[in-house]
Amino acid sequence: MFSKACEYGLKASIYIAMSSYDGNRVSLKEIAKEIDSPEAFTAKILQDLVRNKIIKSVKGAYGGFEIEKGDIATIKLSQIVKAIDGDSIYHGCGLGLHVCDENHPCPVHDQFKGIRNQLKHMLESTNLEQLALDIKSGVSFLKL
Amino acid sequence: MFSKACEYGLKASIYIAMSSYDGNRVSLKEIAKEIDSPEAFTAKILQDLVRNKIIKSVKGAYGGFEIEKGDIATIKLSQIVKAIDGDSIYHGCGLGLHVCDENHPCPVHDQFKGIRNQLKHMLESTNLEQLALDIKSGVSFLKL
DNA sequence: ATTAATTAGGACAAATTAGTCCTATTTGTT
DNA sequence: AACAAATAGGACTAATTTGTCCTAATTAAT
Ligand code: FES
Ligand code: FES
Repeated sequence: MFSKACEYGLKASIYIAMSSYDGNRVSLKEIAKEIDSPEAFTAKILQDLVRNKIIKSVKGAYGGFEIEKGDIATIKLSQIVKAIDGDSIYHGCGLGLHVCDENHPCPVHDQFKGIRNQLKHMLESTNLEQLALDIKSGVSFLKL
Repeated sequence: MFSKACEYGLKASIYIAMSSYDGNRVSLKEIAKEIDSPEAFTAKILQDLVRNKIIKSVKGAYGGFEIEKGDIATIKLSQIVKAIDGDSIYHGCGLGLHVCDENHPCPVHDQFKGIRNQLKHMLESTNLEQLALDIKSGVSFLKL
């Protein structure tokens, strides 16, 4: 469904959101440990998210990653997925036709469109705050 | 969503179903041309589907691929996807946790589960005959 | 029997994705 | 100023997926 990079990006973002919610900036090392991801690879992905202005980074000693408190509830999963995997998941054809076109549909177009739209809706209606709070309250988990 | 191999496998199966519906066995060359896929790669995928007894192959001159008429309506997309991509799409975690477990859910588990189930239902309730007939009637297309 | 058409299958090559390593840069602390 | 802790980024390697090529085996037609 999502690339590994995207999975790590989502988990990292949720973890950063959770920490930022409590006012704690977190380091790459801590993030990688808490989401159980390869550190150097995670670094690349976080760089990407920083470039896309989804998260913020602070260099140097006591630096790390954070999300402004006010932004936590406004960042939707769709932004993260789009930044990392692009948006082919939104408009790509399920059978890999060059374009998904209502007027020239592939055999599974009608069935697939519904799923794609549900996924899109899910990603656009879920924000980091909701997920971060679930982690904090022990309802959901980022590893194991 | 699906691997390229799976996309080709689905399209090839639909094309074979359509031909077999009319009693025509088809060659690899014809299939690859009609679904716009790399021939040698498509051959591997068809071998796989033959091994999984989803389609039948006949060697030698005038050989090719076919599906028994009576089977066309019984073959579900889920069988093809399972044969090629495995069934991780059915029970895998959206964020890549080792297992998707109700008792130890990832942050997007609840939202993701719904989409996964809808996809599963779609693949299990769609058979080759339906799709082949749409192609035959010009409602849907396998390439371009 | 020979030939031509065809699938089967192994070995390989190319492209993409995943992941590592090293160095540069930034910045707070001493 | 020196140091230590951190992100940024380039170059590289590894693994996986995608795709090619060649040869063997099979089979119908001649
Ligand atoms: S054309 Fe294939 S999903 Fe729309
Ligand atoms: S645990 Fe992630 S989808 Fe179920």
